[in-house]
Amino acid sequence: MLDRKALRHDAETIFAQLAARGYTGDLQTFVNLENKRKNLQAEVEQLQNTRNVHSKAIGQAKSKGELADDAMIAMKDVGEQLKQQEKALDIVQGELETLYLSMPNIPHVSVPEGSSEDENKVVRSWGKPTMLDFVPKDHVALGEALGGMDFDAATKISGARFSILQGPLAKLHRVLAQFMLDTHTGQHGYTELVVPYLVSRKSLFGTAQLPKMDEDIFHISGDWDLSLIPTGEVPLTNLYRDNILDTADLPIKLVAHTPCFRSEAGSYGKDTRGMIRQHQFEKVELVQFANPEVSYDALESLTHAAETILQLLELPYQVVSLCKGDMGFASAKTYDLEVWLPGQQMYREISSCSNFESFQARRMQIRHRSKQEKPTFLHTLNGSGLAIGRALVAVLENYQQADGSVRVPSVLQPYMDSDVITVV
RNA sequence: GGAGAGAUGGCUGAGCGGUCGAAAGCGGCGGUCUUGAAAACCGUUGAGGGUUCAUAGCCCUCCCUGGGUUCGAAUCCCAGUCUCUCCGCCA
Repeated sequence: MLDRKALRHDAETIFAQLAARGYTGDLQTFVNLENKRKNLQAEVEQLQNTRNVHSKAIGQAKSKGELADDAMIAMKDVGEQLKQQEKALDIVQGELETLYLSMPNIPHVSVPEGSSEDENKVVRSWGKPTMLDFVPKDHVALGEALGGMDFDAATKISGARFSILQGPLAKLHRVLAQFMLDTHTGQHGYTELVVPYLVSRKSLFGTAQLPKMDEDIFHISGDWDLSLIPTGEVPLTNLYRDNILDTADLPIKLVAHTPCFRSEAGSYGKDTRGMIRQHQFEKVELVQFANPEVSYDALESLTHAAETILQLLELPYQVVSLCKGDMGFASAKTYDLEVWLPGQQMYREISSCSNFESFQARRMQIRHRSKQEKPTFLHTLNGSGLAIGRALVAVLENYQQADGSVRVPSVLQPYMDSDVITVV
């Protein structure tokens, strides 16, 4: 949610900034609604003031034992008027609220112009695309040949877009998560949490998954107002909802390994093969609560933390700054990390790191304060560090050998107790 | 599933329908004392909104949420949400 005061003061500029990222809302509609609100609110507050003043006078008269019948009769009328005007104000406030909730975040000045992913900018790359002296297989072919990846059985159990891992591949999956958690807690100063995977609608509103992404979320049925988390960001960021944190305690850095559930409603026919896009996947999520003054430094450090994992795994990748038109609704700036996949001969997203500035904090009422200063909204950030299923895909495809076996990245060897994965 | 208790400021916790935005304590901040610190003492300290150049005034709202009663509600009534305790069931 944007800052209402700022919007009112300079609606024209902000609407232009939003238009640059594809927002189509109408400035005049907003201005008209705000004027209506302003007038109604002034009337209501005037009536409330009248009521307060007279009620107080009645109270004082009564305590002296005087009669105040005339005043009481006159106030009855004020009460009726007030009720009507309050109702009218409520309606306008509701319309405004809906409008505010539908407005995306303002892109940071450093975000590239552009309307689609074609205009995203590569800001740096690490490593060279893996060159193999044989025709590389993709992870599906590798997995099935190795005998530890089964899509048909998963379809039998649950349907499309699920998978089953077995044996060494299941272990590799587990080990990747553990390696990531160990690195972020041990080297990057993140605190590890285990969090709920079912969350309330209020939490989904807080991080702005709702109302926009409703159809992408699995809401559980029955007498429960709960949904499966589409990302660990939701429980982690909502942890401090309605809190006022001490500025001295910032930044607060959290990490959690969670499953994620997405209906992928808008992506029929996209990435239907393999583990790239599933209804259920796991992710190690990084979240930071940052002082607004340094939140862009925090974005760099969070992105670097995620990159570290790829570097330690020796996986080639590039960092992409998403253009205005391709960023998520709540983000002010986003870097995607894209890992090289020899099986697809292209870079694919494996992490997305964003600074939401105060957009989420305002929805969740997360503030910070130092000493006697007024509480102000802090900045929230998050990023995947990394998506585990996709990391597994990247390891398989980049470490494959001509005979179909897969070498184990050296940092994972202590976890795996072996240096190669071969046919079972 | 059965029975009961509760929800008040950063926290703990009082609060006869009318100077209650709310006692007290803790914490925070400022000060006195001290070589320094602690202790003690004194003072100060809720949030949001409207109007405004203003973090100046003035005004409004907020005691879980939503309704209701009333001239007037933290206080009374109704509905809901959440939390806690005990019993049962259970990973």
